[in-house]
Amino acid sequence: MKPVTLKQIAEELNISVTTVSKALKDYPDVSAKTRGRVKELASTLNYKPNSFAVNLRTKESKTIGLIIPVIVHHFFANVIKGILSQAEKKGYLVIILQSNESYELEKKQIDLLLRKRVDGIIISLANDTVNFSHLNEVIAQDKSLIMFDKIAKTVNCSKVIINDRLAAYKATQHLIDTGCKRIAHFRGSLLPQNSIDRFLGYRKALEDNNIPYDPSIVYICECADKSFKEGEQNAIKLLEEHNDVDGIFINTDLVAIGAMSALQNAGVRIPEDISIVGFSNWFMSSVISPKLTTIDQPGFLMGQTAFKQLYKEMKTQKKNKPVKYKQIELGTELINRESTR
Amino acid sequence: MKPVTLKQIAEELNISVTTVSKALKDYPDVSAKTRGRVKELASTLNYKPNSFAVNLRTKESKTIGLIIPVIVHHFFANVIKGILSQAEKKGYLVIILQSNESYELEKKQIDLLLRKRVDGIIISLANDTVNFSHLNEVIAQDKSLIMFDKIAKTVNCSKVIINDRLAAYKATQHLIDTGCKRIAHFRGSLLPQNSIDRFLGYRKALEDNNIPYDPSIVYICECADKSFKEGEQNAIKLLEEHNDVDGIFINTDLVAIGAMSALQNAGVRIPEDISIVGFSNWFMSSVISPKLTTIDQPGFLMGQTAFKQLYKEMKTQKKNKPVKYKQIELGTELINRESTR
DNA sequence: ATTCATACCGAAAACGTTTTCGAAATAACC
DNA sequence: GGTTATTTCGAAAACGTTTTCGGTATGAAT
Repeated sequence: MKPVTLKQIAEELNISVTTVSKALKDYPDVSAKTRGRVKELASTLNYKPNSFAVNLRTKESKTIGLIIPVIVHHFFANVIKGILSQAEKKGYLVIILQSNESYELEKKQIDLLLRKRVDGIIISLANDTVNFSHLNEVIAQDKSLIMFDKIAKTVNCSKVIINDRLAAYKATQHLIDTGCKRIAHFRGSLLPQNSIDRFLGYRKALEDNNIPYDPSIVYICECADKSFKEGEQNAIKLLEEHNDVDGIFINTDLVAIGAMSALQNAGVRIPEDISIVGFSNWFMSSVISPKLTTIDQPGFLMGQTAFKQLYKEMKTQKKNKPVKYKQIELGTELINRESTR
Repeated sequence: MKPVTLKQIAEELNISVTTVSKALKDYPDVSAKTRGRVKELASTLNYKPNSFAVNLRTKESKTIGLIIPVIVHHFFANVIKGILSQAEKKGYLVIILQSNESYELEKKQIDLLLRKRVDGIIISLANDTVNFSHLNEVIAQDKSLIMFDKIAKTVNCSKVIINDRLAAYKATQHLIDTGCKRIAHFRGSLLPQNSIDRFLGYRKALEDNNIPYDPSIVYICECADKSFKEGEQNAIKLLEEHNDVDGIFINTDLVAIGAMSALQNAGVRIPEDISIVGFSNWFMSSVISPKLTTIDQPGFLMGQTAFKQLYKEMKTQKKNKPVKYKQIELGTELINRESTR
């Protein structure tokens, strides 16, 4: 009933706990014979080292924490998959928490992970996170920290992102190249860096093509749980306020799909009357009609990359060597489908 | 730099470690005065109990494991969300692993969690899991175990599921009620219980309506990563082999969407020529055209329920009381949309 | 026979808590 | 003042491992 311990194996074999421990870990100073006996008995008794004790002794748990704004989300789910795939290879377990886009929750969860003494943390920030002291505390405690996608520029740690500005530029340029003259933008919340960068890319593309920037055709959506609805509502509003718009670059696919739905219901033809470009390349975007032109955001790769970087930093941290923080930028690609001309 | 310990607080205050520990946990045998002093110093020093030591002492980690076949999946992502929401309320952390529908991986991951000495495990089985000894080991080690969705009937533990048989019956009956005379079925793999049950519900509905069951119009798909493709391929095959079919009940939405896409490309009108009912109610199903009629599978609720049951069992287990296993059945609902007449 | 090297083993401390149990100090009572 | 309750505290053991350091024992070399 009770789990087997080193002590029990030692007593059974009439040797010391020390020797048993060493035998199991292939120390050179234990004879082949006793090593064999120990390993055999350990396996027949189905011995599993008590990780609580190991953690206490070694001061590490081979566990990391992951905080994500939302789980039910194509991109983030892919990130998780990427992280898990790499973590598994390196023998790490992952504790996942969902911040629900709430700064307060995020703060609590960081504290939870710190109390749990995870070896490192990977995080994508909540939309309304403005204060970063909780993140700095992670760093102050000498824990490795990686931020991805929704990052804070001022926090001193490694980041893995895409070039949101460039991607948005490409998206907008594509609208222009395919004949759009008056292009609206449905942007994300005001705080997140990537939402800002995408907006900036949009504006830069207009500028470079001598198209006047008009703030009245930039709409904001929070992109929380009700993204689809926000897309619908913004589209309806846009139709009422600016019937001359012939292209929209939209911050995320889900909002774009909502917008498309509302536009189609209103008799607007896509892409003939209005072209649409989304962002993220959710699977869904390839099966709706018309298929959505969008920017592919490499979630799986981003997850893998984030863990790899974390792993590297945890290792150098352990050797008390100085770690240098990197900002890793992953490439994006415009997926040209049917919602643009 | 080094984390603060009870010992440090004790020395600073010239009292014993025992008293510090007790003060922080509001033991009655420490005076209000010292309790105050301890708590104050602890908070200014930002003391966080070393969970490794606590775990070792108390033999529990307030952490559970969750094994899921696939993460990038609307239903499972919702389950995760449900589990996390409940776990948070009870102060539990969740380690998530993805079995990738592989029995071998699932076995390894169970072992990992057991070594990690999580307090309990929630699992949805991989498609090709036939041997259940790894699950029985969990039970043998007196750890609480809950299975959901893809369960094994013979394993002696609590389960939370939907009535797949009834849901499939309702779906098929709906096709019959709306005028379908010859109804095909795209089923899941042969092993998983829910795939079997859905098939059984389909057959029973035919039987009750005096429609002959024809195994040649039952197609199998593995429903792993390439579900969409499987749907397309099966649909094309069906068109070639049986052009008299006027309705299909499909094991999961993603396959259904693939099938719809292929059918539409082949000039088949939905629902005029062929009606389709899916299963799960992915969000996607409500935004494609025509909108998919499907069975709503309550993922979030299922996750919540699974954790609640696990929590109950962990508590009674801890008191060395006998736990009685329950099979909890959650209701489902037919969502009538546009892919049926 | 003495020295030295090598191979093998174990005692003990440490990691940071929790909890039992007894001791000391104070208060309360006759 | 002596006895008994009550309050407050601390010593010590325990949880199961890892690792350092020294100690035998054996064999080889002189």
